[in-house]
Amino acid sequence: MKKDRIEEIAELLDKRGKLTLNQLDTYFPDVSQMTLRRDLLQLEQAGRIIRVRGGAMSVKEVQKVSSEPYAKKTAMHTDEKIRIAQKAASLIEENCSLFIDGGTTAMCLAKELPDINIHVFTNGLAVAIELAQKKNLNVTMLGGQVMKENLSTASPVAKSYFENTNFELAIISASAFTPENGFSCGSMVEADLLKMTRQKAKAMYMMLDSSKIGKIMPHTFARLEDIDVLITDDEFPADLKEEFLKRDIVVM
Amino acid sequence: MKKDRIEEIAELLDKRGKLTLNQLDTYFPDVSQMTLRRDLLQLEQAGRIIRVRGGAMSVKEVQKVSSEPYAKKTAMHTDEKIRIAQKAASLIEENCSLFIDGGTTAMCLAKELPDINIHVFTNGLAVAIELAQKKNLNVTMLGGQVMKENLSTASPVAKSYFENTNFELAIISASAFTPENGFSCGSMVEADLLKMTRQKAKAMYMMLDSSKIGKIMPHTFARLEDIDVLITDDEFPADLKEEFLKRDIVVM
DNA sequence: CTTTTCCATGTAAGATATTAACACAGATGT
DNA sequence: ACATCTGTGTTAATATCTTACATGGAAAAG
Repeated sequence: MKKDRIEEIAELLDKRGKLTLNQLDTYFPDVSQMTLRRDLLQLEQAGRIIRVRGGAMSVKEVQKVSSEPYAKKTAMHTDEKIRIAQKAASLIEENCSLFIDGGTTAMCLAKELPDINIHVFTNGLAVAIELAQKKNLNVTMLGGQVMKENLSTASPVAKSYFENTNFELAIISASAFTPENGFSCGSMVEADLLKMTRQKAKAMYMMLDSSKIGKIMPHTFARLEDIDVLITDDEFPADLKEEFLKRDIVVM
Repeated sequence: MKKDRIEEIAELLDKRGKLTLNQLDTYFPDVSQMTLRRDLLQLEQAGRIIRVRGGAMSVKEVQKVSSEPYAKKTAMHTDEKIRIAQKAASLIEENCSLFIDGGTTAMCLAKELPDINIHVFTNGLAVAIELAQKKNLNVTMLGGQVMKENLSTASPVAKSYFENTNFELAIISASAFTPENGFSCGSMVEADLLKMTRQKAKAMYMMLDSSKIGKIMPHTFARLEDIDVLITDDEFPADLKEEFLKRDIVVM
């Protein structure tokens, strides 16, 4: 039957990542290449695979491809970010309600989050889309003017949102940190939003990869003592770590 | 220089999603196809693009496609949608302020919109991201709970947004239409939002591809006489067209 | 200042993959 | 039993891709 075969092809491709027509042909010796081609065409139109010269590849495979070698050029320090995100994700429990910002570290976190029953608020467009893939997870997007650099929203209006929303936990990342200037970012409205987040949330976890240390951005939104947990990588300077521990902030 | 060209190709692909070699050739008339091929090969090895028969596509584009439930809709009736979107885009003038919904037709419109100084409000995540690519255009995302089926937001809270915002024009699309039941969609909160949009906007343009005609969805958000312009395709039934014209609605 | 080497590029032939066009058989509905 | 449709196969025509080799100019070596 046609449907079954198409389904089987899709599964094969998901497993193998990529297949040539000849490989497919050996899997399905009882139909012609032309038929397989037509099947692939259908799968492509359904958005499930990408046809490439010689065969096809699964969309999932493409996503893998995109995350690894590409990462190094576009977004730097991705490996650290992923590890930080994994640590952060491990802290999240079912049935909680949390805020995640819209930065790239937050995006990594979104990918690492388990598909369990939690409610997530975010101001990141890409983060929201990523989270929308998860069936058990509930996402609320904060509205506002879209900042093109980082695909996040922020606007004074966004504040009105917070009036009726509650979350226990805010997990955010900063663009820059120094002990003197605290955690800072480049946009005032964003800083505003994050400050408000701090007030709303019972606890605040900060994701900070060590490349951000020593940098200063125009708008500080939290000081060292405002956070409850600092999630960072192994390069994090020991003396700085002391500063956090002194204030009873968990560093991991 | 080679590097620059490769970079340029990558950017082009990110914007256009997909390009054939011939298209690339017209963009870079001073190098041979073979060179462009080699460039694409390099980009592929860097994981930034996927080479497909005839050309290449950006990894980002693929990731969009992979938003699966969304992808299925995206794939359907695309040609009509693009043509409708082009018509709609041609109606938009500089310095105006408009609302676009989050549906797939709206997504096509987002792609067709010229990069001029306009302000767009939307409740579609993908639409917002698409529009954020344009430098001169201003985007505001409406917040709310994210509906996973169509990557749009809608929630009673969203209404509060509208209190301080103004736009002249709303260009929206319906999931279903019959003369008796008007324009309808599947979600109550979404219908609510669109009704409110109607009140806020001076004019409402409706994009409706003919495949939607005769279908009924649970929640009507506008009746035939509520709209000012109907943008549709060539398959639109003549008798129905009469109904609109009778009410002084422009049909195009 | 020359010579060498290397790299980006161009050309064209040959290999490969894809589409298009037509044909056929079995299923489905009238 | 007839028409129709859908899935399939076959082949030729077309389009695309790769390979191999040639060229020219810039950087490196002499």
